[in-house]
Amino acid sequence: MSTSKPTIHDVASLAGVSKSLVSLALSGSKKVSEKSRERILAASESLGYRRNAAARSLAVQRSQTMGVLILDLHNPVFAEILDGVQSELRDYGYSTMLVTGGKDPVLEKTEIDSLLQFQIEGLILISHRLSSRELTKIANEVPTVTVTREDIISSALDTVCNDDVAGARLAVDHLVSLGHSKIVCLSGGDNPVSHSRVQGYRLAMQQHGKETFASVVSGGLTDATGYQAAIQALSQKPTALFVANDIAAMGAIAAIEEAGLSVPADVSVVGYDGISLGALRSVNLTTIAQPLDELGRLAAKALVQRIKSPGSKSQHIRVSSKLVVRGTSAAI
Amino acid sequence: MSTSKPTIHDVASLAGVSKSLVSLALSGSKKVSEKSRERILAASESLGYRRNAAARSLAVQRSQTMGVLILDLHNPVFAEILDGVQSELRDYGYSTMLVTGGKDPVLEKTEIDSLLQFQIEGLILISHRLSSRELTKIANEVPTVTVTREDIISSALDTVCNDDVAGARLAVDHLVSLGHSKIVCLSGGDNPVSHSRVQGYRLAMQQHGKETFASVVSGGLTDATGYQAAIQALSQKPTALFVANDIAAMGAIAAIEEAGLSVPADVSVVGYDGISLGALRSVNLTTIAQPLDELGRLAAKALVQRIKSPGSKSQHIRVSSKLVVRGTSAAI
DNA sequence: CCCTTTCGTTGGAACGTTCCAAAAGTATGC
DNA sequence: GCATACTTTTGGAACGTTCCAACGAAAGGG
Repeated sequence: MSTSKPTIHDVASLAGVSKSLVSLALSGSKKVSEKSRERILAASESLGYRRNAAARSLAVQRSQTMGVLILDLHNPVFAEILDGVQSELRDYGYSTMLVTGGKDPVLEKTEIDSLLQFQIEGLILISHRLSSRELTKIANEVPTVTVTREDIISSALDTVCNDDVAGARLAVDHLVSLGHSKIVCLSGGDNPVSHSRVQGYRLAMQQHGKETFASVVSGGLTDATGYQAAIQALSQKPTALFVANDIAAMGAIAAIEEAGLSVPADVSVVGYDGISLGALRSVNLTTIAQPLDELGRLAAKALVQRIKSPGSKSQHIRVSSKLVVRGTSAAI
Repeated sequence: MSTSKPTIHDVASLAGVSKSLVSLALSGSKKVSEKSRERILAASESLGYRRNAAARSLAVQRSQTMGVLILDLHNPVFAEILDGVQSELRDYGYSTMLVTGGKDPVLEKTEIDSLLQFQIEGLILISHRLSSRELTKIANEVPTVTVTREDIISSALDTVCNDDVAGARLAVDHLVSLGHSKIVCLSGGDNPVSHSRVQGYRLAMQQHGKETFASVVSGGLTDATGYQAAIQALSQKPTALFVANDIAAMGAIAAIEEAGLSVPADVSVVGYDGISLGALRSVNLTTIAQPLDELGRLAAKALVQRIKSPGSKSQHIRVSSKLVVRGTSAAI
């Protein structure tokens, strides 16, 4: 760090060639003679030369970088989706710039703004808190894919989601097949994802001819809200709970155990999301697992494709989730 | 997106001024007349103009961006540290570029390389798998701070860590004060962090005159390794376990319960890290909590300071962790 | 031996910004 | 009314790269 960073000129003069030839050699062009290539590579190596991505992106008018906004790093669901996004984008030769909004819509906007200043070529929102207006505005400026939310649909926007209605149905099917009837649903509060899951629950209960037992207690997507909702639900003496997400399900389990009941002997619990946490031995949660990694990969793929052919109409991909039976559900 | 992005020239000609004045106005200089400023802002707004960060960073020779490498997004410890890093850096006016190595040293290197191409001004490694050689090389190229690891010390490098020896001592003190003597330690395997924690355990046992009871079972930092180690440890009939991290502690608890014992009635368990997961009602883990957010903030601060005065000698900050008593530890 | 082709190489322009020196405009003092 | 000072504005250079048109050299064909 004593002197300033070496540039392509430094490499050129050390190798005794022009900067243009260095540029050619470094990008692997075959028009460069073997002799020159070797000298250039050696010079570049010995100087510790690194391409300046800013200058490059200015010259080629492409940043080779995608922006990713993640709603909240603490919720493992999002982190697991991110993994899929990143590894797929890497394969396509894109770098990733990640920001968090920390659940704050205002911060979210300024962070996206900063991404746009970096001339990102595309944007992936792993959930978000933006209004429909803001989202459309952003999507008109840069190719955008939202993961996890399919409520805001715009022609400028691709979406990747799991089928929440079908997923909820799987949960109910499973519990019914174990002999349960008094299955109470703990909703995830007032948000589009939770609504679909509740709807799936109702539909399934109906199909099994158990609509008289159907009962929804309103909760939330956190440990604490799951706990509270479970306490309320227990007064109805259910034999099983279907909870809107895994984290809330963990809260619910705590409430059940504190009430002196045991899971799954007295009450079965099925969650939703399939976070890797649920696979831990001490949690061991039966759940409807979204293919989180795949969700991320699909989002990345959709984005890349959309960039390649900007005219194509927007995709709305829906993948199916599957039941993973673990230790919190059992026959009645 | 129909036409290409507006540049500063477009704004200038719409406002009827020179590009230089636009640049001045946009950076909030007070040498711009009120009239011009208004016209420029209006023009910029109506065109949806955004500064090109690449061009800017080329011109000012500063990227205003820091790079962050995170070992593994799935481990909540790192995500929580990251949060501190990001919010602190934001306050200093830096953007953050985040990459993951996915625990793979080779990938880690290429990802850091890509960060360096973006002319990041500093680098924060939230744990890593680099060799001492590689790390020093990188640190010589760009100001670097490592969080969580203090084993590799170089004059080019700042480090931010918690005091693992003292933390482990807190755990033992707590268990002893509850009347425990047969306290077995489940190590976190062969890594510097785990070594310090085991060492702290031994020291504390000695100080309490319980060295005859001291026993270390080698485990790891994952759920599965914690589970395995606990099974082994149980053959020694301990009344308490001190486990090298929270995740492994959760595995250990599962093993204890499967053995027909109950936590904390039969065996107390204390973990290490203080991940927010441990606060969930169904986990409710007694642990030695590192100030994760603060760790991140301190790393960011150290990095900024180091950039401001590049000559100053390297800092090695160590913060203390504290005991958080929850439901997995009880009197004998 | 000259004309064409091919290969390897080169200088200069361009990308969008900031910064500087200097120009233009406006106010102040005598 | 003119020199002086101060405020506002401007064109051009610079940042490090890529791309293009054009160049010289070597090779091949007649």
